[in-house]
Amino acid sequence: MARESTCRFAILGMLCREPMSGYDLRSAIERSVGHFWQESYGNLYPTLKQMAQEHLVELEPEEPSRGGRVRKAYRVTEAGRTALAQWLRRPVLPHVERNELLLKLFFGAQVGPTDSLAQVERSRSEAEGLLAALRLIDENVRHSRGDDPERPYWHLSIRAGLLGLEAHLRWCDEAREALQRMERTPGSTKKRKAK
Amino acid sequence: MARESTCRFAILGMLCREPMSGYDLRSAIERSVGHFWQESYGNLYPTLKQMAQEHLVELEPEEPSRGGRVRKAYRVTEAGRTALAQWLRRPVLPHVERNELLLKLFFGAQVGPTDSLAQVERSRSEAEGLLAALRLIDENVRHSRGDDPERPYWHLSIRAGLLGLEAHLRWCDEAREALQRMERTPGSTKKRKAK
DNA sequence: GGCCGGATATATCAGCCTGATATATCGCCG
DNA sequence: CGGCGATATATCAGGCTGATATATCCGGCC
Repeated sequence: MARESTCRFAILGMLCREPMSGYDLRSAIERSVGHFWQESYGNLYPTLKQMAQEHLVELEPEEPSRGGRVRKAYRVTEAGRTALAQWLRRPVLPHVERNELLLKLFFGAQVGPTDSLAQVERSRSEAEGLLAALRLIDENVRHSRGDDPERPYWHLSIRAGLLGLEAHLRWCDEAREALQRMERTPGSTKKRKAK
Repeated sequence: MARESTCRFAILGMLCREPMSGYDLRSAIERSVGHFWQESYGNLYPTLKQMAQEHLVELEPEEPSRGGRVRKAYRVTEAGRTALAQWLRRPVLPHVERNELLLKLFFGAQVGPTDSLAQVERSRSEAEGLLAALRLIDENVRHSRGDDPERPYWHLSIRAGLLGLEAHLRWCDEAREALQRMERTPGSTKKRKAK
């Protein structure tokens, strides 16, 4: 009925690089694409089970060296590789991203600009933190991984993050100014006291 | 267990402006905040029912003028207004937005830059369409609604969209160039033929 | 030796949300 | 009067999150 699980393809893409367990998948995803994609265990484990039934992935033969410790490492099958390749070619279908900050601002019109201003400030400092973190990762990638064929792709995704965050910071500054102007000229916003 | 329904607050915010039915809510949301927030009927109707049970909203007394046509118009209660005001003050909790385009690009490293290039081109022209549409809305808002107290908030949300889309376009251009460079120097990407 | 805490590891579930589907009525135009 | 598009509500499969439960391994510390 609804849209196709994207989690399946995140799994396939990661397993193509190296066979892994569900636990490892989560951290590998976090480490490599964590700034624009994350997966929860509650999504990964059931999806892996399903995909194994559909023969898109399969369990690696268990090495008994690890004692009684349970550990299931998965590996892509040829069918899995094909499914991934097809998905990669399929166009990304457009989707309106929900923006909770903007929604709160919009309804803030009914309350007054002061609370909105606080939201914008919070968002701004959060974005600054993310920006600093991304710049650090960028430096890291630039210096290590001299010959990794994935390197230009890392750089592309980091650039997307940087440009997006910089745009957001610029918007925050605009919004701050506009809201401060509105605070000085009370206008027709009705004030509602906090609980 | 999981996070709080944001739909509830979208409903409350909209009903504070004017009492409405579920159907009207959907179009009012689409018209006013549609470029950063949307709600589906499958979400609205059950949520409205719940909220009525919790006395956050209530049915307006039915006017019998409309014949047998079923129509339920909801109105906010005082409790609803309080709940909205509290939500507006609560900080937006940070969330990593999934970006399917970047995911496809990242895994594109295993396939070659040609398909990635196509994805970037598609995304670019989609963004250009959205940008043109937003600019039109911006013009509209600028000229009509001369004294609407909501006007500066409209402008704020439109500016967020514009800056974001412009940043995305700039990224698309960077990405295009990088991928074209990679196409010319085959490097170590393995090619996989389509099905 | 024994104990604790943090990392490793898998599983399950409530609840939010989307997109699809079903159903029925109303007003208008030809 | 028949068809079509807008109005209107409802339901459901299935994706996904965040919380919770459970158990093991390993290293450090007393």
